[in-house]
Amino acid sequence: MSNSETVGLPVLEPEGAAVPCCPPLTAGELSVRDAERMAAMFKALSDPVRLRLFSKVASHPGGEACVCDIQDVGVSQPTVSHHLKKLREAGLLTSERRGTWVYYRVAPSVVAAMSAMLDLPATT
Amino acid sequence: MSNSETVGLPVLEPEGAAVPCCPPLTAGELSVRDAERMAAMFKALSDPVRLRLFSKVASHPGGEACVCDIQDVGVSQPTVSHHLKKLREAGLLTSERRGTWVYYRVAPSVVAAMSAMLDLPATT
DNA sequence: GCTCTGTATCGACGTTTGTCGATATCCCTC
DNA sequence: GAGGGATATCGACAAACGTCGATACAGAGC
Repeated sequence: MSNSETVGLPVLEPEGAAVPCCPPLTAGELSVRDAERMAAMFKALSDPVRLRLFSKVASHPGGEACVCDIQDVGVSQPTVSHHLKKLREAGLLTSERRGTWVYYRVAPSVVAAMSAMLDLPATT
Repeated sequence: MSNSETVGLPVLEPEGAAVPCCPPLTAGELSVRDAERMAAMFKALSDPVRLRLFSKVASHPGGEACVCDIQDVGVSQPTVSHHLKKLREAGLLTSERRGTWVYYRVAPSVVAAMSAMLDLPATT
């Protein structure tokens, strides 16, 4: 394979593309397609290790973190890499290699997208 | 078993107790415990069928819905029941039997708890 | 009482997930 | 270009998950 399986979306967006989701959760019955998209986002955050990795990136000074800064979450290095890949594929993180290191940051508009799901006026 | 496995919390709360979560996702590194709690909530919403069931309940007039009103999501009746149980155990829905029917509603403060995770001023 | 309808539980199944060790790839430095 | 550190991929395995049909339980009405 290669890259390109962002939430199973059509192969339009490279990888860490802005999250395309979704109507508010409480606004009405979700369509099957929207439910699948939202479920994919939630699934990406449904693992404790991924949640900690995400929060480490999100709270890191400068808005980005090297893998080496965040990989102390109690699992092996391949597992950390695996989880970061899942977060990337879900469109929640983006990655960029700079020299020896790879830096991750929260994908733009992710929090806004999630708050929209929860039917809150995005206060940003 | 019986009931009582709300997110794996101590057996304090009956079942649909208010969600005890959690610090904002972007505020700092999550503790292991908080990550587990949040992950359990997200996991409950990480299935398309559960998401549709949840949104059907959330958007139903009167704030509650009979199982019979929402069970048309393309899976068998036992599966619907199974998913509703998961949502109950996660503290996202509460249920009440009235005569022949069982009514589900969104657990109080769930949306507020989730918005708190996303670090948004809960505008409710 | 019996029967019918609505909901929950049980047991089984195939699939997906999280994890690891081994190994490959990238790129810097010497 | 050889060596070495940082990430990613591969292959395997156990555990968890979503689904189903069969069945049990609960309440309403006869």
